Amino acid sequence: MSIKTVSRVVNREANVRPETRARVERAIRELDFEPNPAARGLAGRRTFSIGLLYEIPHEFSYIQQLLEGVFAVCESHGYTLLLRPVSEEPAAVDIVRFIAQTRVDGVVLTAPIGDRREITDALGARNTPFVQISPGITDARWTSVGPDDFAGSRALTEHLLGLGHKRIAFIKGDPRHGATEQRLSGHTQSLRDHEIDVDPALIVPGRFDFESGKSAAHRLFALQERPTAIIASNDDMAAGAIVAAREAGIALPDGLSVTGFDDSPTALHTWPPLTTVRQPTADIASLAAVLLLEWIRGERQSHTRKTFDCRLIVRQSTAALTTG
Amino acid sequence: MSIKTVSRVVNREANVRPETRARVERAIRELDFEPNPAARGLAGRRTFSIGLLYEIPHEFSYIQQLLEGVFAVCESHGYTLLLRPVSEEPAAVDIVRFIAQTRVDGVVLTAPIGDRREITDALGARNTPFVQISPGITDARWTSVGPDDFAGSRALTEHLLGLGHKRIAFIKGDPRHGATEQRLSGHTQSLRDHEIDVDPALIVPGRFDFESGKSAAHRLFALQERPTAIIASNDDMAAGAIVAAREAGIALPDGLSVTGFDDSPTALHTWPPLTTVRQPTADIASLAAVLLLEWIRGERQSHTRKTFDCRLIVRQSTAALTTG
DNA sequence: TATTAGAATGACACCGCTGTCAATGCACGA
DNA sequence: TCGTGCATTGACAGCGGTGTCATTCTAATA
Repeated sequence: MSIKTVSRVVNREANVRPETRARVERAIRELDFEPNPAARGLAGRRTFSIGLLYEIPHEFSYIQQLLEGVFAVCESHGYTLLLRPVSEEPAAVDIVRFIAQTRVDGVVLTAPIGDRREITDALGARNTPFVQISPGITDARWTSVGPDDFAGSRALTEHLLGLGHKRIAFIKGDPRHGATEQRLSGHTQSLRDHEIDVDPALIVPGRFDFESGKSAAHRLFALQERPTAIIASNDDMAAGAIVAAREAGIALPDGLSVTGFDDSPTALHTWPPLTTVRQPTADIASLAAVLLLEWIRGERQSHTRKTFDCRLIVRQSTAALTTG
Repeated sequence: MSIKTVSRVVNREANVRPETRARVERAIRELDFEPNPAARGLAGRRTFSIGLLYEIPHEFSYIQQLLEGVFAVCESHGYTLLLRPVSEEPAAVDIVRFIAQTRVDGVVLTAPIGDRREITDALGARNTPFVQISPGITDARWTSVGPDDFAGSRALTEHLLGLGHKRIAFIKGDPRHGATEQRLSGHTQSLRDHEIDVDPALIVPGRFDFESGKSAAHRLFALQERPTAIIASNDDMAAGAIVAAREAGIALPDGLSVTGFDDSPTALHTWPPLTTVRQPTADIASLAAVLLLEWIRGERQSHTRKTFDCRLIVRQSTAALTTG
């Protein structure tokens, strides 16, 4: 029995007699044999590892879910996952260096890293397989996976309109994220569909974090004519808005409806719990990993953009407009 | 110039003439040379990588902070970090298999994994370097790093006692975590120091998650004689207790003081924001990584237990007992 | 100046696997 | 029975570094 045959069995190659394969597999089990990844990486030209890049700071629960999704796929395919927290706005060379150092076979770029043209171009030039998670613009040259932010956002606005709200404020997310633009346009589109003017004063910037949500809400409360509902582009900002409302002495949900986005754990930790939109983050991440592995193995030739539906989750932070 | 000399420079070995070293370093820079970790791992017998194991589910902001600390050290020492989420209560063989598969040079065991005797024994038997983060019992055979949970908990109790509270409830954490026991005994010790009887009815179980905090609080509210303050063993449970209080129509902080533990982001997201205890998680993780690397490199012969001080953070979730 | 210890460098085998290609085995048709 | 062609297996050369030990250089000592 040559070592090469063992190699064939381990790599599930064709042309091994079933009986031989079984014999090898038994031996592997009996001897607790684990192929040495370093040797495999050195001899072959792949490392059976992929990287997951994310910016720090970031809403952890979101990364956590991405991680779960990607990790599950890696595990079932025998790949190793290298997590890589990068500073905000990493330079393309930092990403490239990471890949050069670790020799990962490919990378998953989370938002907003995957939105950076220099980065995708640099990876494209190196011919490094990658997939983008939730990028803003879809580039046919690359593969990306994300939620349908536009539709999700529409669902929120429709929900509030259905409750009788007309003055609906919108707290935008980090402008570097593609989702930010998508979520905003879903909202404005719904307003227009209902022939409600889009009041620019009701659209305020945020950065996806609690603090920015809080201060944005305070800014909205200071308006001459206060909104009766606030859509925050994510749950953390919604939590901030709720705290701001409390500080301003505004009762929820009667005096003000607030919604989040993402259905993170935060959505259940606020009082009242948040009406929000759930995106299937782990599924998105799993698909991203699957597509990446397919690309790495050459099982896929064309790039695609996959979009997942979101689901409106109605909780107690939104209520019918009380006319009075 | 032989390749061996380059190897010496890369590995910072002694006995290389400064001038030669400089010449090699310049060439490395000019050629963007990155040593192939697979080759290094194959030839030498180390992989320059360590693993960080954590149970899932877990408060991710905590893991995130650990990650930051460990990652920073890895980066500056040229090590690669492999994150490994494991299912709850992983078997020792799972851990061993992870190490066998990845060939990491050592692992950081977060609580409660490092508390499991079979696991530490298995690693000890394999001679795999590891450090425990926040283990319950200190075993002189191993290295561990953690906060001073006992003192931190005392600080909380003293704070509440200082505010005039006498009936202080305590929501315990996950019994599998060593910290759980430490935090409880800090509390009871303080009570005893002030000659206050420890009422067993006021000590209720929890599991460190929001839901368990919420239901534990409800259980406390159902008591004949309600507590005037609740110490939750972590912030998530405190957030749960706050929501429970709201559901029960209890005003905070006048009707009830609540404290958390950890000073996680959650502590600022509740209303009112949480009085809590901050543990220097990233510092703990950094030290753990440093000790692990020292152990791996053979620069350290003896094991130690390092403890970090915690800091009481007083916010608005606690207030003086209103007699009336 | 000759000697010599120690510093600096290089030669070479080998880490454990994969890619390539040659060798062998086997079933089937002539 | 003998080819023939494909299925199966093995031999062998690296992959890119490190460990070991031999060799060369350098400078201090006798």
